[in-house]
Amino acid sequence: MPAKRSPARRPTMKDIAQRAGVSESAVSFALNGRPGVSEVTRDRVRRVAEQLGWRPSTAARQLSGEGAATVGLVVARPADTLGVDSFFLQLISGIQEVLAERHLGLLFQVVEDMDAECGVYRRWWAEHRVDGVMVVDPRTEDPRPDLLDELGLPAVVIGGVPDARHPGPSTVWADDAGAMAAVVDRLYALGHRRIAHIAGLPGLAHTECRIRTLRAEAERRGLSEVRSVTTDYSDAEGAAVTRRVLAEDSPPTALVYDNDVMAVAGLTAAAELGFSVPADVSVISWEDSALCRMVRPWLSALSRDTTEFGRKAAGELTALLDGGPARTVQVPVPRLIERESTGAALRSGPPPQESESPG
Amino acid sequence: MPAKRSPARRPTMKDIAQRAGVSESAVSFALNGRPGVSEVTRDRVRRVAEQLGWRPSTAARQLSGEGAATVGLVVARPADTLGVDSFFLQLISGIQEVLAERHLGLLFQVVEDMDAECGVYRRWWAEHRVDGVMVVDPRTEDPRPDLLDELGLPAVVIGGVPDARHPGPSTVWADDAGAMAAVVDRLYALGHRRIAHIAGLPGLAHTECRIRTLRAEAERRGLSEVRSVTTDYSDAEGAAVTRRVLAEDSPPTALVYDNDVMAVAGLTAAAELGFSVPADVSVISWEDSALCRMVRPWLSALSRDTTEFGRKAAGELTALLDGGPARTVQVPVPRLIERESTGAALRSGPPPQESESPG
DNA sequence: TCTGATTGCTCAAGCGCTTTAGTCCACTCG
DNA sequence: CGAGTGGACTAAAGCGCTTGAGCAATCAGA
Repeated sequence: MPAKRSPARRPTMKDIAQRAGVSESAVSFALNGRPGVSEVTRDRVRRVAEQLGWRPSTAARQLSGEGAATVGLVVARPADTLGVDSFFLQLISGIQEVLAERHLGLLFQVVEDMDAECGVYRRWWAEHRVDGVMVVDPRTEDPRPDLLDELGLPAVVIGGVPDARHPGPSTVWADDAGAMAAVVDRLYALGHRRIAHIAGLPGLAHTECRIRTLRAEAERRGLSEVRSVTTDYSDAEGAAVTRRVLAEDSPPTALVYDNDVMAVAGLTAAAELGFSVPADVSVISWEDSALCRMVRPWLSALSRDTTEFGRKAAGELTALLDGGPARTVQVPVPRLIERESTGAALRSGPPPQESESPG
Repeated sequence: MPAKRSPARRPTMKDIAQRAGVSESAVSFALNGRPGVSEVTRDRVRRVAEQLGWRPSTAARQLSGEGAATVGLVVARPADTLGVDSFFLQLISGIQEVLAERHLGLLFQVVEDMDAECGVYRRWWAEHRVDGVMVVDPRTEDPRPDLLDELGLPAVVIGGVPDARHPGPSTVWADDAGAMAAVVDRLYALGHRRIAHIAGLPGLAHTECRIRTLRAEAERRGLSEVRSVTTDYSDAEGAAVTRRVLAEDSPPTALVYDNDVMAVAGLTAAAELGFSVPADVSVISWEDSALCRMVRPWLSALSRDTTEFGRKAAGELTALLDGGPARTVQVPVPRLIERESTGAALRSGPPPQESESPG
């Protein structure tokens, strides 16, 4: 077989040194903006480098003490739960904006569970693959901050609740408690007294936080018929739970869903049971996405700038990599966008009996 | 400030060599399954390595000629278009399954356009960051295969149409032409004579392929009122185009959408215009996802195993990295799952005039 | 008994970069 | 006029790994 391929050898510093007529070290100094070379040499070296299309080999750099110029992100959710969620890709594209500026790569991995996730961190650390990681889906009892601290891997936790016990990693968080309080406030003002919260995965910090806040707010107002039900975030469970709570004797008049997918599924389920939205039951989605404007009635939703969330998180991580201190920064509280799916609690009685579900 | 951190030095081969009482090379041979060490030594070395929790430094490996143990994936779509699409995360999780087995990392980047994408490839190549890449959203006039060939970067194109002119990269493709033919077949059998295809981004290979096939199939049957309209895949354009074509004098009786998001948006738009689905107009989504079962009527959809798609693609890439030849493999033709949104073309006349839109 | 393989291992170079410790050559100053 | 000084640059070591060359011991065969 004829050698068709001409694999275009990559230029190294040695090539530059030769062409510029200086030593490799001089090239290194020149290119890294260090003193020790005259301005004219520096310029010449720079020009040669550019002309050759030289870029430092990350491997070589890394081997001589620099970082890997890469940060990691691992998502521990089963594949099917992942797909429908608009959150991650938004988050990632925000992260990328910041990383790209600094030519940092993003090593991405999806795994099945948190054990596997911890394994990935260990491997990445041992293999020198990443300089730091972004941790998503923080949990109430979370082994990851300790692990990362032990490994000395800089990390920023995305979406957690600030935790004084773990001063290690930086945290970028949204005020879920504040948002939940605002939601309850608004629903209460609309006359709702029976509220069901179709929550996400139990054990996740923000799930628990929302549940706690809901309970507290309910108690504060003396509401007894308010509760949370955890799910796996899937449309299937969202619909199932919706059917269950609406079938009760005195069904809730307001449903708060922890993501857009469940809200839409719940909306459909409610319609099939003959509940009209928002007349019989109000629906709120804790995640605003195109989805919320693709169904009728349009879903009222808690809106936050997920891309900005990603940017902030990546910003914190790069700050950490630059040797900055771990910090806790907050993104704006999600705002409740009221569309068509929320309204005053009209009936407080039993559910309507007539059915108008389609063929 | 007290030195609280104990950054847990990573063990190197030297450490292993010392403890095992052999030379570094012996360790290398032992750990890489090469001949040159006795079985007892090999075992001893292995045990020490494991005990120390040693993992090879990818940087060092790479520097001495091995690959980077990483493959790249860059997605060139604006962030907002990305978020709603269920396709990518599904694809990625399939890819990951295969890569994880072989301890290959996935370097992921999202960029704005294809120029930027090409820039990323060049940089990755120059920085030795990746051993190969997966290319998505192939286009009819696509500079990427040539670029990657020039760089000598192994690549597999995902979702393209096999192209004899570019024997370079491997290709993993679904038979869009066959699927489109099947869809037209079915719609024709149901009595549909006026079909609108709300396509995706113009210039994408599969978009053009679907458009071409639709036209050919229409001509074959002497149908004149069949066309395709390209969009940006967004729910907004999906809805807008739907409203436009349904407002025409003799509106289509069947709508085929190139993704799930537009199909749902179109479904809602049609309902608002007073069209009932499937009585007045049938709707098909070219992408099956939870979305299709979250709306009523349930959307008929072309279903394919996207995760498997990813697995296949990653499989081809690893084969390529192992020195195998570039190949063209096909995934099963997407199957049309008929749910509630398709039915016989009942009326062929003008659109209904009564309106029943809510709100 | 000596040659020639074979086995099991060590040595040392090299991958591309950074970095420390020089070297060399004006200059300046006492 | 010699010592000291600082600027511009080079030499060389080292990061952790792979690998070809080398070397000692063992063993088969003549």
